[in-house]
Amino acid sequence: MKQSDLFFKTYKKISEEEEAKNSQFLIRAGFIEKVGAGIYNFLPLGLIVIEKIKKIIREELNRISCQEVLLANLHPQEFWQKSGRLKKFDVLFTVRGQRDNQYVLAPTHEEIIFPLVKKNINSYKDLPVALYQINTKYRDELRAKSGLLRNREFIMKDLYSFHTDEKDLERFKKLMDKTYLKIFKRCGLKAIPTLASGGTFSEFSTEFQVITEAGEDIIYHCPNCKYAFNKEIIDEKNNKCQKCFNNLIENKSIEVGNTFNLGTKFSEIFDVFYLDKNNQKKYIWAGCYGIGITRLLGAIVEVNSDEKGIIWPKEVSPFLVHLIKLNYSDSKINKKLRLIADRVYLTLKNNNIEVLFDDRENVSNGQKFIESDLIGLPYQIIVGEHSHSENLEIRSRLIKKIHKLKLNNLIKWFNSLNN
RNA sequence: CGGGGUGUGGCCUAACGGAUUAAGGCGCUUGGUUUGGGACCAAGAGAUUGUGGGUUCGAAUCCCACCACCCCGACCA
Repeated sequence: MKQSDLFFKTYKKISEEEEAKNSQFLIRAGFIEKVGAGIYNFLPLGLIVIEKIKKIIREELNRISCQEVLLANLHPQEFWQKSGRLKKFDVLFTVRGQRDNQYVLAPTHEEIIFPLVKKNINSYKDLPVALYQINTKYRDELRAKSGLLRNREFIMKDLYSFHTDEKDLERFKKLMDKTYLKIFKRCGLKAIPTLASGGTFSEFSTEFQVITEAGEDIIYHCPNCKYAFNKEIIDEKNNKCQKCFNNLIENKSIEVGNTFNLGTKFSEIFDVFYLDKNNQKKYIWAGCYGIGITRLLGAIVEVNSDEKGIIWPKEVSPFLVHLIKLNYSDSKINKKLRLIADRVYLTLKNNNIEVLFDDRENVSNGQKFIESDLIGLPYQIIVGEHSHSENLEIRSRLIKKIHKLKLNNLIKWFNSLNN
């Protein structure tokens, strides 16, 4: 992608009201734009990151035989009346249609997927099954805050699994927990599985918490045996690990995902059952598993940045390389450098290395450097007076190093990074 | 939802009852000089000061209502 074609603008200054680091950097670097409290537009750069996160999630979920669907977001109100959550769920957005029909804007999808599963599953032979979607959620938070961490409209991956019995559900939940750790790791995050309250559905759930000062949650975790739990589930102050009796560490953290055992609660409400081998009617056991994708994006930026800007983890970076051609008044030098930069650009592109090419003329070199650091791609290749095709300068804030390379060796060098 | 605060060109700010035609910086347009860390000079374009009402000879400025946004708390399947 040539930067001269990219729809984006960086900002030196944005409102002091925008306090959260994640939205500050993402707005300043031209990834997102704020529409209202807890409502954001995703610009080309931001959307690329979102799509990369989705890709990772899809790869890992499809690998364990989960199937993707896309569920309705406009829910006829009777579905919510039936589940009893119309009154209980206090962040519901509701809309009225032209003929006075009432809808709920989806804050979650149990009310939709359980009726769907009822129609399609009749026998123990149909189970287990795991369906997921990546979709927008609406929650009328009284206080949206912290940039992308707590929004009124946000993108979420929600997965629902259906089983013949609790044992199979537990088996699957463990598999999901493992898969979640893989997903977060690929996103550049260290997530801690944390025992938490199960809300109204079950006694406990597993939350995946990323430690950062920007977080709203408080967790206690053991540095020795990795046992961790959310502050919400402890009654009395207890500083010792219940497993190995080490001192627990207290940290603020962001919940980027969770896994729940729903039991048969919704199956009973929506009468979702199957026939077992003995022709007996049994309620289906279900689990639900969420990852807040836009929140995850916020968490990635909170954790991966320095004073200059974002430092993207490789797999979710909008591009791997920022190719920067510097400008000079001497048109001869300028022309020569442009030729070199074009060659580097094509070489990278032809070898499937994702590159953003800052080809802009009439932009000062200082501005190019500062904007590049703000955007924060893992590698910068600088084509300037001191660097030419036999002496390319490669920088990385990710590994804090400067390399000098010949164009001929460039692809080999990048390929060696993956090993 | 309780408490506190803020709304001024696209963005960030100043002016806080009368100094002029609402000022400056960023960004934008045109021309010129620059270019290894958000360059400089010159000339431009761009605002019914969140909305509605009120007080006053006079309101961006004071008062009321509404709306929006921010912070603290509560809430958070």
